[in-house]
Order: sequence, then structure tokens, then C-alpha cells
Amino acid sequence: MADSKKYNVEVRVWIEEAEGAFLGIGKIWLLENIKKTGSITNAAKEMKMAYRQAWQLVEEMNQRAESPLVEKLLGGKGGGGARLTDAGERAITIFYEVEKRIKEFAQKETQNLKF
Amino acid sequence: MADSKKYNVEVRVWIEEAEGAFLGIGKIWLLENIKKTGSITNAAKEMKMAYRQAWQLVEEMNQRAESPLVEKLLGGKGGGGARLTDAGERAITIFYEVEKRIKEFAQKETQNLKF
DNA sequence: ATTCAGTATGTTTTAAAATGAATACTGATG
DNA sequence: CATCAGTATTCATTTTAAAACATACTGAAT
Repeated sequence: MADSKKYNVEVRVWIEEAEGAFLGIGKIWLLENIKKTGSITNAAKEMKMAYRQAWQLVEEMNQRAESPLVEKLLGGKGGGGARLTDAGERAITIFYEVEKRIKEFAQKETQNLKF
Repeated sequence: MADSKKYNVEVRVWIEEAEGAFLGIGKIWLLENIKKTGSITNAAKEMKMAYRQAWQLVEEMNQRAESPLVEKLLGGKGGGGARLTDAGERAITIFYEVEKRIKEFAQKETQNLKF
């Protein structure tokens, strides 16, 4: 006899640091888009997010990381831009690894929920 | 050489059903307070949440569960009240079990994060 | 020294969500 | 059959967060 409704577990993962939330999926998407587009402005457009907001997220990340995740280039040809540091690249990789392991575990451990 | 900053993983767990989010820690707290106080009104006060909001959460839960988690008593002595059904009691237990296992796994699997 | 596109920052608008207030309903009990 | 406290529901108000707007600032290139 099958249950009439299906339930499954969802999991949201993020990294905390002393001052609070440091890195979640939203900031990861932003990092990816900065990498892809070469600037905060274009990354923000891509994500349909206000530049101001994107810029603030970058500030937060950079200040809370041991070393900045995003390098910002001011002025010059093309007005400048932004690109990921090695730490930024690593952050993406690490985050997805951690997230994947936790989500897989969550699925595996929670079959046949009933409410 | 110790790292200058400590990072750790945080995890938010909730149960989804076809129509969307079904049961997270907020609704669990509400269930616990209904159990403790015997009414939605008093549970809401306890949590400093508007009665309206608490009532809506209860409705949502009851409709999305296979059988209601909260039994509401209308009128009568004391005006009525609300209490958990067996399904409601079980929901609390199951949720915390699932949450605990996932959080423990998350901690265990993520020592020494560096950013 | 002017241009140019992106960064940096403050201010204002808008939109969404939560709250609060108000009102009717319910039914056991005296 | 009036009372009473909690449920049920609508509507106006407040709070909050997000987005939009506006305006300097930067520095390589021409």
C-alpha cells in the first residue's frame, strides 16, 4: 500500500564565521558569475540583482575570509572589473563538495517519511 | 600553526511536499508550544508571534499532512483550544531525529574549513 | 585633460511581509 | 440564554527588506 503523499527532506547549507553567515549558495552563484563575466556589474545583471547588493555581498565575503575571494580592479581600461582570487576559486569547489556530501547523506537517510 | 579564523558548517533542514515547504523548525516550535499551552493563542504569545500567523501555519500543516497534526477545539469551556494529534507528536520526534542525524554528519564531515 | 566603464556610496522608492485591530463564530457551562 | 475564552477571518497599519536612482571616484588609454 503506497502512501498517498510523498515527503522529502530539503537541506540548505552555508558556512558560518564568528560574525555570522559567511558563504551560502547565493554568494557562490555571485562568485561564479563574477568569474564568468569579469565584473560585479555584469554578474549582477546576469543574476537580475541590484549592483549595490552584489557589491555588498562581495565586501562581506572579502572581509570575512582570511584572504579576499574577489579581487577588484579600479579604473583603467574598461573602467576596471573584478575577478576571483585563488581563494575564491577554492571557495566554490569546497562549498559544492561539502554541500553535495551533506545533501546526498540527507537523501539516503530519509526514505519513506510519513506525516 | 592554527588558522586565524574558524569556519563551520550550518545546516537548515525542512520537509517538502508536492505543494512546497511543509515542515521546518519554525512550525516544529509552534507545535511544541501548542502542546505546552493548549491553544494557538497562547502558543503564539509564547513565541511573540501574531495569532493570525500561527493560525495560518497550523492550517498549512494540517492540510499538507496526510492527517492533521493539530486538533482544534471550537467553543465550549474556555472557548476551546488546540492540541496535538498522535501524528503531530510523531512529527516532532521524526523531525528532530532527521535534523540531528544530518547536523551531526555535517559537523563530522567538515573539520578544518579554510577560506 | 577628456573619455569611459566599472567601482564605491548615499538616498529614495517600492514592494512584500508581519503585525495589530476589529468582528463574528462556536459550544460547554452556569 | 448569557457568559466566556479561544477559534476564524477581514482589513488597515507598520515594519522590513529589496530594488531603483543618483552621484562621486578611479585610472588606463587616447
